[in-house]
Amino acid sequence: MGRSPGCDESGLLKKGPWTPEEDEKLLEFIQKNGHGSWRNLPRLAGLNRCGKSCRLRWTNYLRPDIKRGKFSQDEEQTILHLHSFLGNKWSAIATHLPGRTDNEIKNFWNTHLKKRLIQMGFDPMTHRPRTDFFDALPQLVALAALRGQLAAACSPQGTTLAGASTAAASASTAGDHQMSYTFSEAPVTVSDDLLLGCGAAGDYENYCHGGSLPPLADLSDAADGRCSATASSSFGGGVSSPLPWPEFFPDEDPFITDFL
DNA sequence: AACTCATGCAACCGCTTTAAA
DNA sequence: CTTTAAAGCGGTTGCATGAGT
Repeated sequence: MGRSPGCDESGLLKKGPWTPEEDEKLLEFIQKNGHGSWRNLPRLAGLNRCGKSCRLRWTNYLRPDIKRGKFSQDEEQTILHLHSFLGNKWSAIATHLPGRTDNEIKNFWNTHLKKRLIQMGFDPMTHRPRTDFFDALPQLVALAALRGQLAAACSPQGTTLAGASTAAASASTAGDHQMSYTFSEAPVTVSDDLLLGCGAAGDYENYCHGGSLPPLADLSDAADGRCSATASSSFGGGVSSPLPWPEFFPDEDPFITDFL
């Protein structure tokens, strides 16, 4: 496969931020004619830009269906959830968030979500607790604190630890080969097509059986007296455990037992 | 008020994928 | 089937802005 020629090998085309006049030209042209061939568009629209730049400007900024403003909590949960098995497939993730562009989601991930996962001691790529001790230390400390707080705050009758999530997560495989995940109020439907198309089908089983973390939430949420939170440490069906993510912190693990 | 640092976002770069010749 | 152009995608950069000192 040959690489496409550079966008501006002559060095004559304009780069950098778009002016309102350029936006107007591009918008007007596309509204009248559609974008057709991006390569020819700049010439036809009277823009001194390369087609690639025009396409990017249109898809990330000028498109009329773009949603602006802060990401809602539901959108945030959806991104986290989809990223846990799709990885950095921003365009695939974007298809589940109407009005959001892949670029916007990518930026949001890199500037907000990734940092929060790291701060909480999770590996942002696997969404699992980091395995090397020193990197995972913040999380272990947080878990230890959480355990103590919960022991103090929860009522005596059989408490099921809420894990680090306040969201209720449920997964079910239906006959139509679709998975439905529910976080807060936002149901997310992921079709087999998407999973297979992204090569994630192998991870699917792992995901459904607790191989991935529940959606991200502030650990402090779980300890503020809401012991009735419905999140379970296992996606498979609410198995009670004194520890969140028992697959990572088995009760019998001498190190963990000793640590706690 | 001036400066520095951190953050967020738009845009670019280069690689991969797709489709047409 | 091979080659090539075009489009798509993800990583990265650089600028604008705001917060802190």
